Amino acid sequence: MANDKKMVEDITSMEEDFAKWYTDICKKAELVEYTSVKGCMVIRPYGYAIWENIQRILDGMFKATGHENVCMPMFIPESLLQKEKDHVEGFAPEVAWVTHGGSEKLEEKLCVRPTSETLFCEHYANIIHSHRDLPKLYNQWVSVVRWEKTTRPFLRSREFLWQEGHTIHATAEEAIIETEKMLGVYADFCEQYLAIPVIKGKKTESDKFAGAVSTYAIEALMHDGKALQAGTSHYFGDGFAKAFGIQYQSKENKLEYPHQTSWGMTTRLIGAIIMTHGDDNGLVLPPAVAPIQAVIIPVAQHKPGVLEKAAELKATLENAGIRVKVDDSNNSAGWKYSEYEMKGVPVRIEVGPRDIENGECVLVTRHNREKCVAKLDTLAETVAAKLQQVRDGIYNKALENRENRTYACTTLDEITAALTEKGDGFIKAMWCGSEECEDKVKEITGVGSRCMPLIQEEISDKCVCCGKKAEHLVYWGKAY
RNA sequence: CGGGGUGUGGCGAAGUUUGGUAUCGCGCUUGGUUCGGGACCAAGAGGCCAUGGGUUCAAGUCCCGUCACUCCGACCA
Repeated sequence: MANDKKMVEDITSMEEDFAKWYTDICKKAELVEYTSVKGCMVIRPYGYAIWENIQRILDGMFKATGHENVCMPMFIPESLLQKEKDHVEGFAPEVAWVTHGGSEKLEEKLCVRPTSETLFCEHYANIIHSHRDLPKLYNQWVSVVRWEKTTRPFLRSREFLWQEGHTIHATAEEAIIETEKMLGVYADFCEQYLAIPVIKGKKTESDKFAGAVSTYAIEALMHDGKALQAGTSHYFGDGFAKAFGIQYQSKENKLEYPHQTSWGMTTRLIGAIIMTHGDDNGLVLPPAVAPIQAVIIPVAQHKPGVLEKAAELKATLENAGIRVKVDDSNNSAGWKYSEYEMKGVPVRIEVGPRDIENGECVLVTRHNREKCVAKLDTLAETVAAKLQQVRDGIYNKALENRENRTYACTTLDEITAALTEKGDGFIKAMWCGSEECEDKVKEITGVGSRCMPLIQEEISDKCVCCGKKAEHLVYWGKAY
């Protein structure tokens, strides 16, 4: 059997139309369904289970770094949103407003949170008085609303699920350390659990979060060569504290402004998983977040002993902590193979009368379609090892794609040539630091600045655009 | 928000040019036979053709509006 044969005919191939391929997967793998409100989608059980796994792991990482969960309200009064000037300017164009309660017009209209900095600030102003009240390391898992003009499942919806961490510290140093620490947590999460390689970097001035002193991000490269911001971490300095009147008394008995951070990751990660690991047969899920890690397909299940053996194997694997499902539906074995490939289940176990007789089964890993025969009495160990191999395999494949699509350039012509000849990807190029050059690069080559990587290299001493002295290495790319 | 495309049972389409009883494939239901890469037979269920107006004896089809989805730009997690 040819390994590259496409078996699920109703998914558009990536090569043919990447955008269509993406939406096909979202629908066919039963991740989402549209609703009658533009940009608002139903996250179906299989998609939501992925999110629950992301939540569980990330939440554990937050707790391990000393954070507590809280829950702020969904509504922000207009006057509160307006307290920090840059912040309101950044978000005003995309907020949804509540103007009525029942049939009565509200005294002051309320915005549905696009992000909750203002609510946290109002709260901090109430509860922080002394240096002993600091730091506060808070996080919340909620949904937010941004009235986007064009929408796509997971990548850009009008309401989306996320976590937003909000911390407040006595000193700038502490807040900066927090900002960097959480960026590191995000990067580890993406690489270890989602098997998505990311670039850690700092955003340019023009690309900063509204109201931040500095914004950091992790950037991932999708299969089609477009960049996706997978998480952000912001350092606010004391700007919000000043705008909201948050002050504490220091040990020296002086009134001081505290320093803040915020950081977030969203259901967009599911989009990142799809576009990093998926292929023409459907989704490929990283084992850590796969709702089903191994699916058992009983072959000739009407024959005596087959279903019993499948149930027994399921119990064994579950005891070993593996998420497993037996599909004993009346569909043919071939149908089931395709179905779970489309749904991205990392490991498939085929077990039929012949195997049982031999004390074996057939194991197939989704990402490379490799088949092998495994002994039933050591199945749990074998599957656990396979799951690790899948994680490593898809990580390396994604890393290879990124490396093949990362082009170091020293002139604008080189950028254009690289993009035309080799296709979309990351451009590594030096930059003088002026917004003018940043805009010009985008205008002429079509790629925008993604981030200034924390690990800087000097591939030239001149700005790729104006030729003056270069200040930073920048990753550029087309973005989702 | 600018430019294009598409809306017909759950999904994918034909029918629209030239107005005249709503079609096909897949899926779904029931029963039976199958089962190692999307099985087969039989019998069924399901649609005021996105939506609001208009023209007409008659509108899925013609005219005007609206909405949604989608792609390409600008903006964004």
